[in-house]
Amino acid sequence: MEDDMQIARESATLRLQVEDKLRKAIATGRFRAGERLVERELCALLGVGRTSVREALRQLEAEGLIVTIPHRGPAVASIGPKEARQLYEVRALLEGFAGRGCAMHATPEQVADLERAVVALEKAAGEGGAALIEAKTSFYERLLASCGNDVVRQILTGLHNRITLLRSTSMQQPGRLPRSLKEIRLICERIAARDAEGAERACIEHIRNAAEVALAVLEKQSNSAA
Amino acid sequence: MEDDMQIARESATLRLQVEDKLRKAIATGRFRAGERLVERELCALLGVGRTSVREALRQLEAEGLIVTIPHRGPAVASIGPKEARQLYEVRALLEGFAGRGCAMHATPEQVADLERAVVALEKAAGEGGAALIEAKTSFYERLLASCGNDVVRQILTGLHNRITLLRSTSMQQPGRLPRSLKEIRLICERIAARDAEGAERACIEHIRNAAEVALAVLEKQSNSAA
DNA sequence: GACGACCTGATTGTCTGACAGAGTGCGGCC
DNA sequence: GGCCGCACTCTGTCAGACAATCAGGTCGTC
Repeated sequence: MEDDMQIARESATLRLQVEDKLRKAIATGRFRAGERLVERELCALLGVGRTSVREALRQLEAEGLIVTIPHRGPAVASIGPKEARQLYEVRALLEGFAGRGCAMHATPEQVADLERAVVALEKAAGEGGAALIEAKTSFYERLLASCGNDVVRQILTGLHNRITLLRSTSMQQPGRLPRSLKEIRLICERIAARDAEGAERACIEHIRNAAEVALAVLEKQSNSAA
Repeated sequence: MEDDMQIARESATLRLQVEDKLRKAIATGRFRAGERLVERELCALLGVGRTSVREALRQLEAEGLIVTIPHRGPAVASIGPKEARQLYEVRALLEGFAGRGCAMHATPEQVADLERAVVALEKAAGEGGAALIEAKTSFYERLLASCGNDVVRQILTGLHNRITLLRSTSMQQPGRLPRSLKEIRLICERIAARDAEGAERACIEHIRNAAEVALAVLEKQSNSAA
């Protein structure tokens, strides 16, 4: 479909780089949920002017990663149990759709790519940490790229970013990882088998299970905090 | 649940007002799809500085209403047949979910509100134009507010805005309005009857039908243009 | 006359400096 | 001890400036 002639276009604009840096800083927990982000500190930290920082913050705000209270400035968004439940609900719905779309529209090369990503993920599972996260991201990127619907891809990417906010609080539960991997493999299998129904169900089930674990932890935290 | 003590908080920040003005200008066709938006012109037009305009544009960009090409500036997004189909697909999925949620979670007052909105909509149908659009918007606002999931509400609001971009090209088809109204009434009915399945089906069916009409027009235009 | 190099104007991307106004927290007054 | 007011901190917004980049036209060469 798309020729691979696209040039890197690496450092597009400064603003985009700032966005990326901030997104990653939030994703990795460099900034904690609820923490305030003071413009000047960010300027100093990143070595750019207020213009770029402010515009990047607007973008992140639109993505739901930060919240801005007028005249008090932005802070990293924090997700309560209620919103988390809603996020997972929508995610299950859309990811089921994406899985179904993959099973129906993915090209053979895309399926092969997806399988490679799963293998890489299983390998990264032993190492944990950043490698695991990266492998998981890579898997989802391929899944979404192959589902045949860019709108879904865009929305789900945003949802993933927001759900990542939960990671700082509800870290991987001990027993969850092996089951999670098995579920992911099942998704990949059903897609490869061109089983749309099965792929959809597998995706939904995967998210349901993940949600269950995450929400349990979150609920407990929220109660103990209150 | 929420006390009705919230003050108007009308003119929050200048930036938000600019956002709103631009959004409306795009929705009403004041700016055509594909038209370039030059910063200084907007500044002059709105009587504000570049800061506010640029940050508002970032927001609209994140919402998908405009596209920005580096060093060439923003332009009103234009939707092709392919993207339109994707938008409608996702919309059907989410709106079905919202309808189901409404049937399950809406309070009796919310249902009554919804019914009032439908009546208003049916009345506005005769007048057409801005009144009709407003009534439709009002109906959807209530539907989404009652579905019990703010994430869905937020995403669907964005999708509606983007789909509005199509209105400038594919105006209401002549015969469509009466059927559309009937479908909407059915949605409301199923919700009032607490029939989750039925409400979901009605919503999906409604969007499917709307999509069919819109896509047909769009396809034709796209072909004749090529 | 066609093609490519160069120049020019228009616009964006970004920084700096400035200033009013909204919140926040502290110290004094009742 | 509680309330009021004041100083301080940030944000929101503007104006001006400048380099980088894009689009289009001009000119020179083959």
